[in-house]
Amino acid sequence: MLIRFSEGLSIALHGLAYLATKNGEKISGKEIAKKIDAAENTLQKIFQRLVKAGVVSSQRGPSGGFYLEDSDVDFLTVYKLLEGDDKKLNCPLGKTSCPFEHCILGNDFKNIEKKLEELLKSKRLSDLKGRS
Amino acid sequence: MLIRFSEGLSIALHGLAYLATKNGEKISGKEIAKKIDAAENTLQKIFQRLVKAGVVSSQRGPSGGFYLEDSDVDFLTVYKLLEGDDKKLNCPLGKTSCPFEHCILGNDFKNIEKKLEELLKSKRLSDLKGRS
DNA sequence: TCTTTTATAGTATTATGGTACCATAATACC
DNA sequence: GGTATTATGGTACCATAATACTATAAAAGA
Ligand code: FES
Ligand code: FES
Repeated sequence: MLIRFSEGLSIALHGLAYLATKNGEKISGKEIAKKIDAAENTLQKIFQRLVKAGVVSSQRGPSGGFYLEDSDVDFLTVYKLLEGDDKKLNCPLGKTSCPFEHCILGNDFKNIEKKLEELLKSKRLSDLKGRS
Repeated sequence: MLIRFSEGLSIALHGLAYLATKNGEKISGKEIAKKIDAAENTLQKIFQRLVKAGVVSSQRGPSGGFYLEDSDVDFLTVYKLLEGDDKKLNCPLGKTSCPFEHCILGNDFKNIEKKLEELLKSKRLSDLKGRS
């Protein structure tokens, strides 16, 4: 694996995917965390952000939990939410300024980047309904 | 940019690329750092690792510095050196275990990953000689 | 009303990568 | 030999992400 996502994004996508298999049922953070083998505390924090962003819904109290209403968000949205956007950068190396006239990774890389973006945009939670 | 490399890898590739344009000339860490706009201390540490790994050569004292001898390493090698290998993982999400039977990112992702690997393997320092 | 279960919120701790600091060793030049 | 310049190495500091802890608010049910 060359491309590695952050722990937070991993938790978000795995957790959301699990919810997607549950068809709107309310699931506690505790159960989600156990199911996807994540740190419970961290998962709660991540899901709070998802709730605020409207990606997932929540209800407190007994038999409460997190659930997907009509939300059918794509993976790219989740990615940007947790990893930030950084539209400014046009190379995985370096920050805003590059010492070279032409990027040493070249256009081949830009194409891969674009492919990945399209892939993440095409994947949606609704694709995962019949999963196990 | 969805794919972002670590600061260390960025420094390594940018620095090596700069050296590659210098055709074997010895360049001090100080100059390299200034040229690629990196923290000097960090660059020294990174280049120490590269020297130990045989990717770059070095000489101490006045008019010493780092230089490329016959080394014509590919980018994938540098990547693995600094970021580690992690052959075990087969998904950018999660660690060794995934709660799902089939990866939620699917084969499309694996293909992108493979493309990136091939790209990094194909890029070599010698490609950069006539650069600016 | 009381108790339990859940999310929410704020803060504290830990781990890690990046950076800085300092002493030492090698080499060149005078 | 002395001095300046460079890499080397160890360690210490800092910022950030990940994780833990503690308290609170909401909802359900008895
Ligand atoms: S922008 Fe510097 S290498 Fe791509
Ligand atoms: S292995 Fe878990 S989502 Fe790919």
